[in-house]
Amino acid sequence: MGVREGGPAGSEWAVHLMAGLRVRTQDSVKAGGLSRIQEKNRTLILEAALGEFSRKGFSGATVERIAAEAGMSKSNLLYYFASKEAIYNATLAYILEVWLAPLKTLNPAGEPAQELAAYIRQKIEMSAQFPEASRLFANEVMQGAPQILPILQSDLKRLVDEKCRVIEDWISAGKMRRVDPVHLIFTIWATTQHYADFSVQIRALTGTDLGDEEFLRQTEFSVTSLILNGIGIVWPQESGQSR
Amino acid sequence: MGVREGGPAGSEWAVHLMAGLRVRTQDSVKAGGLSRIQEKNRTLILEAALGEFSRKGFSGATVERIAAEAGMSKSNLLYYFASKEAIYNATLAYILEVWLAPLKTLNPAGEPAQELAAYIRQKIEMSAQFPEASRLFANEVMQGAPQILPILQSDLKRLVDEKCRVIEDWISAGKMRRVDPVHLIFTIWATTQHYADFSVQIRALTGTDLGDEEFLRQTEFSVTSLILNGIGIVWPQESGQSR
DNA sequence: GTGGGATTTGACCAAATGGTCAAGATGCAA
DNA sequence: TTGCATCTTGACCATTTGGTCAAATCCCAC
Repeated sequence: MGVREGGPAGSEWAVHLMAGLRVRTQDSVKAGGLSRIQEKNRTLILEAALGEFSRKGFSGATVERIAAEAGMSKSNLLYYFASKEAIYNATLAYILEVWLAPLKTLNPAGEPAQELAAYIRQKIEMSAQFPEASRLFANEVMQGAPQILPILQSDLKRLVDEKCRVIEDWISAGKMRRVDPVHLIFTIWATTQHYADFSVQIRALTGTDLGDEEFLRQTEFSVTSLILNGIGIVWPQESGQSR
Repeated sequence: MGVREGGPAGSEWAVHLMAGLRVRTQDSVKAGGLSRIQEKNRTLILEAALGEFSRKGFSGATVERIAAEAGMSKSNLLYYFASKEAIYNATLAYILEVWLAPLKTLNPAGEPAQELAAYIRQKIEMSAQFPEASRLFANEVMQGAPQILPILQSDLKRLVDEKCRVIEDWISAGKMRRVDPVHLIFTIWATTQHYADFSVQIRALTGTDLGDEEFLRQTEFSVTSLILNGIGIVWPQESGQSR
């Protein structure tokens, strides 16, 4: 259950995409891949599962509903995945890499203003485009991360440690105010994901959410300027001169 | 289901504390309250339910476990609350007021630096002391707020609108940078609640969480300084002179 | 102490649901 | 076309779980 060791971050998560997959037929093993039908159904299932799990949580989701949304019988779904938990794990793996990817693009050689602004923008755009992924992830972690705790402790920790060092270097170089890097990262995660996870509340209070282009831009600007100003970077970039 | 109208904010939520309560005996009705035993058991149940619902979510929670944790039989629990949903609603009501209370203390007559710092501190302290309440609330909203949507749309919206006006007045008075008040509030909610809701992830990445006094202070400082600097308030308060 | 309402519980029920299985349908290579 | 592996499904099963009910016990005002 869960990958504890890993080579270059990311690559081992792909392994999860196969984990829990029941079908490994002669042909597919021979070819080292999945048949056309397998590929299609696997995607249909994961897509449906993402919706169901993110809407209802693991316990609230039913295999029956996932199967229905994927357009097949429950039995057939269970032909592809050994159990509900297997579907769940595969769904997590399905979204985890793309969900955590943006952080990897933080470029040590770049300027903190550009880099962090880009990171925040990416995160908000992800919240807008994949709110289900955000909610699934939030759900999993809130329940105590029963499935992905090992990944958080190994791969994610490694990644965060690395990026914290990048931020510290920026601080040492006098390019931004002295802040605790890990709290900065948490703040970025919290604010950006909040708009996806709590979209119902956002809608109740503002009348719209990130699905609206106008509100998306507005949120992007507000969050970015608040955080960048918070770490002592002039924002919006009025002139090229910062510090 | 759910109170749509309300007098002075807060008072009407108390009504929920009775909602779903099955027992309304002759004596208690006469006295307008609950008997000693009722009072005790009701509290035991709600306390147990808070733990169970926050840990497992609504669907994952079982009445049996709540009853066990409350030290009584399932039948007896169902003597006090008509259904699982009734327990859930009562639990939400049980925490909702205290959870949302801090925002009410934002004093229009005060200085934004003091007022917002105090608000952020309160919210973080709440996350530290009542992480279960935070998670229960987060869970409910993430599932689409099936139970409390009306409250969000009426009472909470009224409160947020009012406080947004306060912040706008501060901006007009030149006491803080021009920011969208509602996004500022969302940012404060997101960051502070994140430490409770994602504590498992926090622990995986930092080794501690808000349960640790040292980390609590550190978080308080980081979040407060980031946000206050973000809205153009000098922080930490080096001299009495701001602006 | 006693009578009647309040409290408590075990036995029980029905629905929901994850999962199995054998049989049939389909796709495809020779 | 044919044979075999893949794919698909309905019938079925066991367990979990929310909720009911009648009976037993407790509590307390009189």
